[in-house]
Amino acid sequence: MGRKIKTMEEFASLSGISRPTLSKFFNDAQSVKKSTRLKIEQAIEKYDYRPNFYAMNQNRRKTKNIGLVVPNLTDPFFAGIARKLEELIVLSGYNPLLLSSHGGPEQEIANLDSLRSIKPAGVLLAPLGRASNVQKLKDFSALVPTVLFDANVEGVGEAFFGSDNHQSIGLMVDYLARTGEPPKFFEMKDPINPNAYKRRAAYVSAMEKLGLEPELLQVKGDGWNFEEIGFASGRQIIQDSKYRGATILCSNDRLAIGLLSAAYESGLRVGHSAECDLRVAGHDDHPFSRYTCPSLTTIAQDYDAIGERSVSEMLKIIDGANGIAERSEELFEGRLVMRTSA
Amino acid sequence: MGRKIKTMEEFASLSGISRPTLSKFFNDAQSVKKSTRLKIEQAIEKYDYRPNFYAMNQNRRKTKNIGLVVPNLTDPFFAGIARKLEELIVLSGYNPLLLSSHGGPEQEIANLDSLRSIKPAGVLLAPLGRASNVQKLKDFSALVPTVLFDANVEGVGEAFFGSDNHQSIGLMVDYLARTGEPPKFFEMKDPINPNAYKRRAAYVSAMEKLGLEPELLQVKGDGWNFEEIGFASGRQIIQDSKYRGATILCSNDRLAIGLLSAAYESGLRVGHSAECDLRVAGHDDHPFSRYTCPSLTTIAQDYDAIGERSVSEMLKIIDGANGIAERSEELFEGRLVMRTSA
DNA sequence: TCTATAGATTTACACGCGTAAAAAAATTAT
DNA sequence: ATAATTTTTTTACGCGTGTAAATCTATAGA
Repeated sequence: MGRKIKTMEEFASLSGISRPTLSKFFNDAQSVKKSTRLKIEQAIEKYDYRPNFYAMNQNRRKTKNIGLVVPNLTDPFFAGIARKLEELIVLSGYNPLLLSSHGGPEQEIANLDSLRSIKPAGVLLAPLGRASNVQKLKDFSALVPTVLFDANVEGVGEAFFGSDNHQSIGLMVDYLARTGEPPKFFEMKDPINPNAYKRRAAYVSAMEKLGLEPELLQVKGDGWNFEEIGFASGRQIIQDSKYRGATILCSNDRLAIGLLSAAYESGLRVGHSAECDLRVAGHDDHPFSRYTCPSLTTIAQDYDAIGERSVSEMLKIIDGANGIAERSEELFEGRLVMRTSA
Repeated sequence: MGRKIKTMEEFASLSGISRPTLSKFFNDAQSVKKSTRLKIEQAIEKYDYRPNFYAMNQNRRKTKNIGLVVPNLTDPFFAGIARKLEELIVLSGYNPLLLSSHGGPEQEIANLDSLRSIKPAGVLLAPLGRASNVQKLKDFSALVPTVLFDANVEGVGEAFFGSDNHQSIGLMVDYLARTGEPPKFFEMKDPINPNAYKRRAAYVSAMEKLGLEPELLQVKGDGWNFEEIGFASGRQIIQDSKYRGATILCSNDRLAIGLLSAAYESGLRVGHSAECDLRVAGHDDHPFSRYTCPSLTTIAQDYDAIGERSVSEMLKIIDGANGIAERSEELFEGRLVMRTSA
């Protein structure tokens, strides 16, 4: 149809709709009468016009952008959650902006910084945890509506949604204790993730509740290369014959994947059947835990629920009368996934 | 200090630098004299000013944004490549915008569409391949400088950089044939990825070159859930006793991961030592291939090189006099990673 | 039919920065 | 020191849209 339309003015005269009405429409299609909405949509189709992104956002009170920051996209767990959240954001008529902190607190701050210049309507943040620069997170969340997910940081953001580690670890400990040797807890000595501390505490309390002696296998290791840590430390632990016949509950699946690899290498048989030398369980239902050898018994986090709740809370805050409601928190239950490793 | 600076005008009067000079600086810090650059940087530090992103990009000839589209962020291989590319883009003073197509051609087009409205200086695209809407890719690349990586689509983009499947598969076939039973090739019947076709052809030609009979194990399966496909099909294949003692080269590591899982389940011993029932090799050096049971012998793609070349070519095109140079292509050699599975 | 009202139009200005051109100042070369 | 060159300043306009206020128009309820 002739040449390309560049401005809304032009589009207005061609479509027979006034520019302010068009502006309203592009801001929120539902805010105009149905008949005009249809007329506009037809015209858009016909002339293939779309407003200039930059001019559009320059003077908007709130943009339609929502930031999405995860600690590490290389971790399939976060890649999965991010995908889910992106989908929900798009469905709500917003524009997701995905950023990964690559495991580093500087990158996390840099991400928030670059988001700030984009003036997002809100930000969904899964913080690094221990490594995070808490003060800067607070400063940020004071400026833009922020909802935390996966990992909590006290005093940051208007809401937090995550997994109920107490429930899920309790469930797993219970299952393991009922079906064989009670579990020892395999974890990093100084975890970066706040969930790890909760899981440790949950393990101890679950064991005590059952009248059993908790035993922590705390291994050294820095960074995000959990599989390697699980592998290297697991190798050492496994050599100790006192762990023959033991049950090992890992703080997360990635550690378990490393541990399973070490066990395989040592020729140990892992599984829940009688002739096995070891039982291993994990937590998170990592996409690959189905294909480990043997397949990994674990806890599936309900991240559909976490995602949906996070996004809906975000929208509520954005639309909201900015009534300084108190910080809301909700934890979702995990589900036991019984496979063959325990 | 005082209150927050909002406009460049204000920042100009406070810093004692004229606004056009500031504008130049923010566009390219190297374009102003060193002494003024330092003065500006100090003032930025002091007043914590940063230009309005939207106003800034509205009238710029070229923005500083570079789009980065990968087929599937859930695949750790692409997550890794994306991370590398992001890093290189930032280092070059540009702003990466990461989008995943989630395995779907509609999403791929939607991604390019939303990138178009951001008027990026260029786009680095790893296309879905067979599933891609080629015409729309062409239309897009006619409007925006586009560099393809990982997978090639003829006639799209100004350059392509990827792996030399011919070399890498040849290398692997050679290795496997020298060290035991020559390999059969395990792959999907109708792969989505163009590399898969090249690998198939490379396998056949490598076998023939050695005077050996190629044998293709083509299994059904759609989508991106390669592990599941490898697992389910692998299970069937393995039951057939004629594959006892065989060597199986998988078209990619994710298929191999599934196959290894199936082999484990069936009690088959996989590995290169004499007492094993099966040898399995992969391709890509997936982050987890180190922790499979047994660890996976595979080919490591040189994606540092692919990434660097892609970004540097992109920059050349962006800066370039737009001289309609011919489409450049370069393939990088893979490296044999010997582990225990073959 | 009249009126109340939601929705559309007209008019006009604002936003914050890019950029061009000419003049002035600072630096470098001769 | 002077001339040539580079860099900065001054001045001024444009970009495409948001938004406000007043006015007009369509729709619905009585």
